Amino acid sequence: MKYRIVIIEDNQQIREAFTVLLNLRTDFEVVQAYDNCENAIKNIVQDAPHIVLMDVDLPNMNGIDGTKIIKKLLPLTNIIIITVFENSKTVFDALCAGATGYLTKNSDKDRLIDAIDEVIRGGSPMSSKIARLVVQSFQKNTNSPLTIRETEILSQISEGKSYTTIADSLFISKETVKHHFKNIYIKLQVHNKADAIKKANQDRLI
Amino acid sequence: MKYRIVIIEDNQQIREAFTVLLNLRTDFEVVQAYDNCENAIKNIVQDAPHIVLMDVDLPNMNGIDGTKIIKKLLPLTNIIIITVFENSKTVFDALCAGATGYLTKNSDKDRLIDAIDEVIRGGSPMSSKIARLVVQSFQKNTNSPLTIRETEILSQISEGKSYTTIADSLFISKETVKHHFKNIYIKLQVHNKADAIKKANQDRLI
DNA sequence: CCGAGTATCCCCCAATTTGGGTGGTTTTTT
DNA sequence: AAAAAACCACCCAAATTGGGGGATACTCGG
Repeated sequence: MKYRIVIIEDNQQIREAFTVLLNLRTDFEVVQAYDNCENAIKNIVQDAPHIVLMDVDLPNMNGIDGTKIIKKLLPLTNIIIITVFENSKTVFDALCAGATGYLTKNSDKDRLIDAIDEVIRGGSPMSSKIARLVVQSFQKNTNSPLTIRETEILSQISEGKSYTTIADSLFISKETVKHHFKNIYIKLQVHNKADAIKKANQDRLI
Repeated sequence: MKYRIVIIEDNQQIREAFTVLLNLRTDFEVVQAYDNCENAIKNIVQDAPHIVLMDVDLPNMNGIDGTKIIKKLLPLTNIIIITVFENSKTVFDALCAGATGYLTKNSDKDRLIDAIDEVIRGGSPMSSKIARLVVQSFQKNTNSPLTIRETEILSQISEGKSYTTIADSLFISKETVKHHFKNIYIKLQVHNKADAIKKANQDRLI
């Protein structure tokens, strides 16, 4: 059985190098290589790839938007982003768009092959820095100015709950919740829910 | 220069096997190996490790809570979780607690060495399945019942904003925002903000 | 043992928000 | 041309929010 691979990359040399490299593997088959998303999207359902290698910086439609559309057309296809961009916005946009892996272009040829094998094994290949970025996005500030209770309450307000609902869930009075909010607002130097949640997210308090 | 490593693992055989294995590397030094978190925490500041290998299933305090405390004491120390648990709750709890990497115990010996090297290079080593779990946590439902506008508005309410604030940010009337909410509530079959946000998170709509 | 910090609860009040109903128009997409 | 999406308006009652007071009790470290 051959894994069907589609490449979307506007640099002709890279495109051809990838094609040659991947076709060396008897279990890989590069079914198409496109230099833009628009053409790829027209034919991708016909191509029926298991895996797509996607550049981000493409003429007209970029690889992030392309990823969204392809995932909509072929939800089971795994898309690996291959790009020079290492900034967190691009990374998280790509993952939110549905990318399974994210490699930076400086990686050597073996890394590309490894990444595809990794995807086939059910993994999500990422460059070192990308993996760290992703993991760090889960981590909270170790030096929060808020108490445990205040953090708990702030966390619940961020779920859209009202004072009353929070009070019920914590088995305390609504007045107590209000009181905690007064303190939260003072500590975070804000005057309403929205700003408190914004600041809490910025400072990774919740 | 030697990287100082602390091991926290209650199984004596594994603990000793790790110690021997890591000490084979001239640039690694296992400074201590503990069988529980409590003792580790007492001495960890003295040990001043660059890297901690942490089990999850420990007597008394578990490895997740141990990770939180150690990260509080030594924010720069990188903690690699090594466990049999692959369920998503444990994984995300560990990452939120401040773990830098997450390996499953079936991995072979080379994988452990690789993981430490990966951490030193600034990466976040993860087993295949774990990486996929983590990446999937960013991905949205490709088949949302909501329109773009409705999704945008729901997303803003989840940031704690009021109808008025949302209206201003989108340059539309407050009445229009209300109208969209009516449709959102019908589509999601809920009757208030909190339930809408809950359902949106469950179904990965935002 | 004292004081700071935390957590709990209560009252007052005014402005805002919310969710439900009704009814539309205009623009975009198919 | 029909359907879907986005837009706007008015009514209303209940709930929520944020600000101000003030009170009691527990815990932890110096």
